[in-house]
Amino acid sequence: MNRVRINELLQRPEAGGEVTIHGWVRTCRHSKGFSFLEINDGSIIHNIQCVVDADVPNYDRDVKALQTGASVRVTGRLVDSPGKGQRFEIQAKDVHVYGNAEGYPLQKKGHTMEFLRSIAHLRARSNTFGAVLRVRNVMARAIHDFFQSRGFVYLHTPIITASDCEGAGEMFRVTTLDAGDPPRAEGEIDFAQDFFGKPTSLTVSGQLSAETAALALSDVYTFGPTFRAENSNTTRHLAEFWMVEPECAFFDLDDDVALAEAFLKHIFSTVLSECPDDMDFFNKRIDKTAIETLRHIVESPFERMSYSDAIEILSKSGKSFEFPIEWGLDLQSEHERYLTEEHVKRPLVLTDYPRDIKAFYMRQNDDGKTVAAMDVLVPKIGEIIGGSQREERLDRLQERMKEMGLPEEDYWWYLDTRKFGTAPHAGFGLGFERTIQFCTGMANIRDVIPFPRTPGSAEF
RNA sequence: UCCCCGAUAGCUCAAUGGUAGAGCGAGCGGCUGUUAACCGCUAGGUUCAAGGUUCGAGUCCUUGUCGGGGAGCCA
Repeated sequence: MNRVRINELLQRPEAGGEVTIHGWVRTCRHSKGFSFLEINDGSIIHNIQCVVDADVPNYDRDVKALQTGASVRVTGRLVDSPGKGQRFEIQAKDVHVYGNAEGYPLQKKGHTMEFLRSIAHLRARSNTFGAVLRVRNVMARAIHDFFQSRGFVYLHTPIITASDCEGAGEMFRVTTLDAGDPPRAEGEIDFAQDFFGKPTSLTVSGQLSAETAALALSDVYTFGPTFRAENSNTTRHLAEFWMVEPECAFFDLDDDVALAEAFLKHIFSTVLSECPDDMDFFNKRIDKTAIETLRHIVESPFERMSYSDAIEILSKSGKSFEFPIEWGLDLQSEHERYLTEEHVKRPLVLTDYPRDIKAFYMRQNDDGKTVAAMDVLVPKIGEIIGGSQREERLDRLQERMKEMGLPEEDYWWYLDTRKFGTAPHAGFGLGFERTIQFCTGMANIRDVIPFPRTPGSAEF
């Protein structure tokens, strides 16, 4: 089809020439003798205004009947607009209606995010969600660009896992057994008869697989869907979300922190430079500090602090917190928020947490109390990155697993990587949707993914 | 899972325990440059569900469902 995108039209240096656009009517205003149609094709947040005079052949039958949401093809001359509010407009000479939209639920007036969520199949046609999807796309590309330009290998880790050992998080069971009448052996469900011959679940992390690849290819990253069956009902949790997990061999915690900082800054500066119109929209309508915040972060170094120092700052803060502050206890949301929003007012990297509140695979520090862990905290969202240097010493890893009651036989392949040419290595995980939230200022994580999956909700 | 708040027209909301309304949207008409256009008219309701109190319930009570905010859970 003869088709030009609206973003290309709007970026032309000057008017002139005949053009054909395709898109959806965002709003139309009819006067006696002519109509204004504003058409959007999703290529850019802005609409193009089309002026349709009544001498267009199907004017009375089609054009006057157009409703918001209708799909059209418009051909006409691209001219300078005499009106205010737009540079160019199309003086239409042919309008074809693909489909009208009687009863279309979206209006040109603003809608609540809750309502848009209830029509998630149509909300990409709203300004806000269109902008979210375009920014999401640019961020995904920025992530690949960042790693690819540094020689990282994009690794596809399995979605289905038989490792019951990926973590303490609740997992979604994957099975082909008859849920109503599963085969049993001695009273227990007989997973030997299941598709994989053993219990399987959706992955909660690709990290353990990524470690095996990093210990071969040196630098790898994963970027894929991740699943958590936690009954979490918050603005920051999804049951199905996307996670980025780089893993690097011959890397220590300092390298890991530096990588995380460079990585976030690359994503943010890419969004600023490649999504100016969408970011303007977010800045005007969603979060008046969105652009300023991103600029500030790109330009200033991240604050870095040990867990122990954070505890000291919190206990001397004079703030009254609901949860106690004591060395050895995990930080609560209120503590993280105070540190990043009030104390340093920018992203904060916390390192060297007590080993008893962290995972078995994190490298034990020489003090015998802490591990080489790091969390990147950002204002409003909280934890956006969690990572660590991994324990590469076989004996220390086995010792820690024993203390935590993890059976070695379940991890035989993971332990093999420490037996055969082990190497210091580190990595982290980035919550993709939380990062989109941070860039756009969108308050609810359900509004930065096309079709959110949350407890009790898997619509669309 | 816990605490708090909410559910009324397609959407956003109003209505002292006493006749359910407005704006937008929709339909019809008007208007020769509009910009969330403007002007006039019309249609549009099981007030989330079930039960209860009351002469009378959108309003008060109970339970449930759904949604929102906060917290927890969460590699």
